[in-house]
Amino acid sequence: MTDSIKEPLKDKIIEHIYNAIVNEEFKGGDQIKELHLANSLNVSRAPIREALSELVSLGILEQKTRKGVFVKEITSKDIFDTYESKGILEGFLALEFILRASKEDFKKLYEYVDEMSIETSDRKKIVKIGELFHKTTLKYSKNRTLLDFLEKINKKSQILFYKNWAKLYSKEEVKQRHLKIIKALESQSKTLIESTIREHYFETGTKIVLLREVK
Amino acid sequence: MTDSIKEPLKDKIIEHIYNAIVNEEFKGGDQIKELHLANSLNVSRAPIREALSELVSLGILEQKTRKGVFVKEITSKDIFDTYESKGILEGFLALEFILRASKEDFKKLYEYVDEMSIETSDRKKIVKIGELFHKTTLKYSKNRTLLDFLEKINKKSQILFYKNWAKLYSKEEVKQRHLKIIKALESQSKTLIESTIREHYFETGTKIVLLREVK
DNA sequence: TTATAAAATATTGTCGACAATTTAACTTAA
DNA sequence: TTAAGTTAAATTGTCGACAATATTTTATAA
Repeated sequence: MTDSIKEPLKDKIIEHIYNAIVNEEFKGGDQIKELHLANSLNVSRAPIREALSELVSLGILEQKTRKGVFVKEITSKDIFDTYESKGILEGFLALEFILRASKEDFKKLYEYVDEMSIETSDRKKIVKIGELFHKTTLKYSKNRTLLDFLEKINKKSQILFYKNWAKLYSKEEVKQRHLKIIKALESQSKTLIESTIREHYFETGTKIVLLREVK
Repeated sequence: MTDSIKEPLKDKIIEHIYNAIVNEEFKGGDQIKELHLANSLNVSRAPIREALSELVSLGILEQKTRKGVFVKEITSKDIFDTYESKGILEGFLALEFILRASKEDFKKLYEYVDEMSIETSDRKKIVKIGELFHKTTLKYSKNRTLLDFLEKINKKSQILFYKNWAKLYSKEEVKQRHLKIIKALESQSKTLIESTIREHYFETGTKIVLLREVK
């Protein structure tokens, strides 16, 4: 692990565990043993424990008292629930957008949608633009409680479901899906906005689950 | 602190801090110093740190790197947001109820409402019954992500806003407010259910904030 | 051989100490 | 007296060791 000054060890350890999970060095059900990690990273158990408990609170790991910390098994239900939750939260939070959005905000949304579908965009870039799109729809939201929670969910799903994002939708589909959200926002109808955004994520959750079941 | 075997120290410490906050021995903005707590509870800093970081993740305390852990200042906005969030979550989660609820479930809801308004019930009991009421409306909800989050919010608001619950509503008002929710559930209309439950909490949040501003 | 009990090992929980950093107290200069 | 700089104290971050518990291995008996 590279060490720079100032940043607490805990945070670097968290990063390390993230990567280990993404790279499937740690798999669902695996126990993460403090001393092993400590030795392999050349640190003591103290910052390891801090990192672990933070990841437990994020819902990525699971603590069993006096047994240890384990990588959570991800069920299809978990995935579905996660996307459903994103839909509920973003659907509501985006309502602030219609109260405050400027012409420029909408213009930006259309720009993002265009970028999603241009030939040269690779998957990774499209994901990135998607994030910007959704962040824009939330830019006027002020409910810290819900925003923080949404952030946690996003972090978690980024880590756990990253692999699935690969070929869920074609470029054209991505474009259409997001255009639909813009149309809903333009309609100014609260119920339409909420249901559209919910549907947006519901569809993705369902798709990922299906993909998994097949495999 | 009373010590019994088996339970990790961390949990007892958390309990202790809860109480200290409720009893206003710790006030918003106060720094909680590890060594002080450790000494006064006759334990080492290790379990103290674990307890603190858990309360940080609950959102009750706030960590500033290398500065310390502080009791969060609660603003009116926080209170409002918390109740708004409860409304959003419960409003959605309760939708499962109408798909699966039996006659007995509804009967139970009516019973709770009755208990709320009988002469002998004191404030504390009414709060307790209120919890049972809401728990019942969620009994068929299965989205772990949202349920866990709601639980966190409830825990937090119990600790932080407990004092406010005293005289927000008269017994009759409490009854009417919950009857309204039952009626919404009976209507089977999803939009009505969600908006009613949202309104239910929105009203409470607004009231608490008003009460605060006056004082 | 298999099942059970005992011993040995591994792992988490807790502790006290030191290091790094921040905060408070003190000094000195204007 | 006040402001800035310096020193001392307090506080968090990290460490290695021991205690308590859980797991694995070994030994024993049927």
